[in-house]
Amino acid sequence: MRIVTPPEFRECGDCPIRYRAVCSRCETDELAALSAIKTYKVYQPGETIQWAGDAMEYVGSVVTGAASISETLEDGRRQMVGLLLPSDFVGRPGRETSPFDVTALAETVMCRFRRKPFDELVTSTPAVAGRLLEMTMDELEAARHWMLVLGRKTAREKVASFLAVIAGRRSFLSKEENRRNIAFDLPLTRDAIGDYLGLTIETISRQFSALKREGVIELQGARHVIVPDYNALLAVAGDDSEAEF
Amino acid sequence: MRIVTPPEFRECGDCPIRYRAVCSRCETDELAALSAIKTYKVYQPGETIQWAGDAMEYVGSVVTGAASISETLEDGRRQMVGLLLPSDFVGRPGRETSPFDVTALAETVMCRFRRKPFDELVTSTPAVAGRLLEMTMDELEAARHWMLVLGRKTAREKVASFLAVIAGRRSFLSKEENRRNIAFDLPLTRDAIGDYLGLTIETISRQFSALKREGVIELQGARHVIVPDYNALLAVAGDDSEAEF
DNA sequence: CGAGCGCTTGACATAGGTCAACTACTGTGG
DNA sequence: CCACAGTAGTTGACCTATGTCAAGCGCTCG
Repeated sequence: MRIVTPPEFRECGDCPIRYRAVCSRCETDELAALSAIKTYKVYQPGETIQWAGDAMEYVGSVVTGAASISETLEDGRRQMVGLLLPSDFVGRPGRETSPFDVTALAETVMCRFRRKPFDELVTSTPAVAGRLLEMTMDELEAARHWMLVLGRKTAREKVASFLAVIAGRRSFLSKEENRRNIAFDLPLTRDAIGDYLGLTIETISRQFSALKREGVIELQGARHVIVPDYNALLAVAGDDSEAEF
Repeated sequence: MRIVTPPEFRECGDCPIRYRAVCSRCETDELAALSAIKTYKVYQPGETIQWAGDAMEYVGSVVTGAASISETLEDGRRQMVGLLLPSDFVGRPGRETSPFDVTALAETVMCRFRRKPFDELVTSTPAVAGRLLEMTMDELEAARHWMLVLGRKTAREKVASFLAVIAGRRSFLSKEENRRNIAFDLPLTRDAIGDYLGLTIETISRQFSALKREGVIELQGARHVIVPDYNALLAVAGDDSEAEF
């Protein structure tokens, strides 16, 4: 049994995602309006944040942790259609229900807004609406990029692409020296990675082993990864090296 | 050599997409502002509307025809990441370049706005910004749905899903009687369908033949399709029948 | 009539899925 | 402190869906 982490940031001023989330363009008074309808909630790994089809009481931002957006076929085949990391927004204003399941992958803190008052804020506050449009367009672009991965890449390229995404969210990669020896813990099980990439856990496992054997990655246990050379990883992923930034 | 169709709709009042496009919420004066920066252009099948990486001079709406948004790997593997049909919006306000190629699939009429003045209109006109946010969210949802198709469906299910999307854009399917004998011409070659579904033309062809053999579809030539029973098609696609509407 | 393109069909190859056994942790109770 | 049960991951042997390669069909255009 894990201990629930109490959120240490009641105040937006201390918030780790203050300058990347929906609220990033808000001034003091707009922030106050948002604060008035916000609450924090902690989710445990595996816990459902939102069921597809259920009424959506809240929208909000991932503050820490990781969550998945996914869709499942009747026979159980599942595809992750979005990976939510800190500052990402969950939920669609102006909609009663979500078409996708949202699930915590790791222990995750959400900054939640009650949906109805938030809807009104979106229409009345250009700072929120504008940022939301920008974030939605970013996500659409990321989703489309991911469609290339799902539709056309080999298992090997898929796994390398996945590792590149995770490594990329940790490091400022614009500087060449930051592209060496990137180390991180995977926030996903092999199962979740399989759902993300449209592959089975066995294939994931084999590709990890192959990449390790070839020195593209180093593994310490199943979850801790070191990428000695980010550019080499991108090459394996089949990406046009600089396309992402 | 085909004859260039002259656009018969200089006036927004006659426009076939007046109530679905970015301008759908605009009043007379806002419409006038849009009209001031709009021009029409006709693209021939195969013609490029926007190259990935090139400066984006225009954004705009598909009025008639069909176009693809796609991304290509260095070795030529291509994935269509968006299918643009009448009323769909092309381009991202606030961005200098597009990360994707946009190509006409059939003869296509675009209603184009010069990008910079359009950018300003987006920030100053809530009717445009709001509609754009809604359309972007719809596209994000569609892109995510498509990720399930690409990542987890079989070739058979993919082809059926594709046909369901095309058939669905023609017919108002909320009425049961409209779900019988839907007939249409495919606006895509087998090659383009392959790029859309992440499959080869041979696999597409085999699946078309199989669906025909089983009576799920009828074919007259390679392009004209009749769907005798839309619900049966959805069943083959593996879709939770009513999920889409 | 012939060339060319879009499409179909067949024979065969292979990437990745399936099934099954095994390893390595992690936490629990005696 | 050990035994063990349960969960996550790895590896191997084999199978199958889809890709590859090749031949041929049937339009349309010249």
